[in-house]
Amino acid sequence: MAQKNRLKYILLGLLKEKKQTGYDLAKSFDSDIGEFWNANHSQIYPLLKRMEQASLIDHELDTVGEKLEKKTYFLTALGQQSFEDWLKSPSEMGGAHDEFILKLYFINDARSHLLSTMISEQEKYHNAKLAQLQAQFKAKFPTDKEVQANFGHSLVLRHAIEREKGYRSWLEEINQTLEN
Amino acid sequence: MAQKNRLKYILLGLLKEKKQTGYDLAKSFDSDIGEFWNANHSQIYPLLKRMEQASLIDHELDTVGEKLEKKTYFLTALGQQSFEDWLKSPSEMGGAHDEFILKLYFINDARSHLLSTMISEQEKYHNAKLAQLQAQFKAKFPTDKEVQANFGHSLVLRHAIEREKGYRSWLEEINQTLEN
DNA sequence: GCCTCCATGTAATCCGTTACATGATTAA
DNA sequence: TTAATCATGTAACGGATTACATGGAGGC
Repeated sequence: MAQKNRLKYILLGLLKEKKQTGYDLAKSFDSDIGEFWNANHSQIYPLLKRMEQASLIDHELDTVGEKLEKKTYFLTALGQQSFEDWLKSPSEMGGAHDEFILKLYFINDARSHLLSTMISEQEKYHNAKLAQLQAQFKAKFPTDKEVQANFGHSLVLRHAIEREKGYRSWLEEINQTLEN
Repeated sequence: MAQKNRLKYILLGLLKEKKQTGYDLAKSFDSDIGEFWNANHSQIYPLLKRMEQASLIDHELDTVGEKLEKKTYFLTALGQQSFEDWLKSPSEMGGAHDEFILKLYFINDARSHLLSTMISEQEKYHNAKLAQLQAQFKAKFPTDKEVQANFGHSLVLRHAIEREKGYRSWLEEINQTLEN
């Protein structure tokens, strides 16, 4: 039914790194993770409540100054498990948001045994995608005549091809880093 | 008012190129434009109805075989105008879906006077973005020690940097094509 | 005293996906 | 005849944005 609820896993991942408030979580989308995902506090607060009801997280109440209360959330064992399971599951490809990159963000140990599987999964996908796009370009724009007739369309296809090339070389770079 | 309703403009753009049915429109997301946007028929049919009510499009009824009726949609003058206005408006940056690329897809004349403005708008944005990301990388990962401590995070940032570099060189490539 | 930031929430609305539902046409 | 494709819709639900709403803390 509908979407994947990746935000849930992002929040779990962020809370796994350190316990924090909904306000803190909302802020991380302004920097860091904001490069790949977005979420507002109006989406985060209700979700935290639902996650707590599902026993994925729990909170403690801290008081700032005289009256101001804040809820500092942290993972439960179930939340921890749920997050690990998500990391291990195959990533959805090509969606608007890149799930692989999202997972990568949370793998902070270069020696994680998850990496090689995830990366070869991605290489396979992006190599196939690149080949498919290049074939498509050749089929649709065999000569400059076709390019001139559908200029924008050709640029957009070329952009997709460059995107895949960039993705591939980035993956290769990671492999090289890992081999050392 | 939630999102931007870019799908409306995509449909207008596709219908401007040639009049077609909702079924045809839905199919274009499987190839071509599917690289950058997605939409199902269950989203398209109701939207076409709303667009017709708003006098952006109109349809004629064609009959296939004995009984099967299909609605072939086409732009009205208002729809044409609405589409042109969207093309001319500044593109939203950085969202999950790239609005500039979307617009480009519909600019099939390499001599369009819209191109230079749009491209320099993009260059400005992506240059600034790249500089910002590089500064961020230097601040967060000054030495290999920090990279090792937050490996995934560093890769994700590097990916964003590579993405911007790729974007920039693609834009430069377009400029060179245009100068000839 | 005032402004910015911290902190938490709800409501309305729209966007997008999946599933349900139906029936005609065409080619193997 | 039967499977794939053409063709059009609705319903349910979840995800995401914008706006509304409130109030404390801390610095100048």
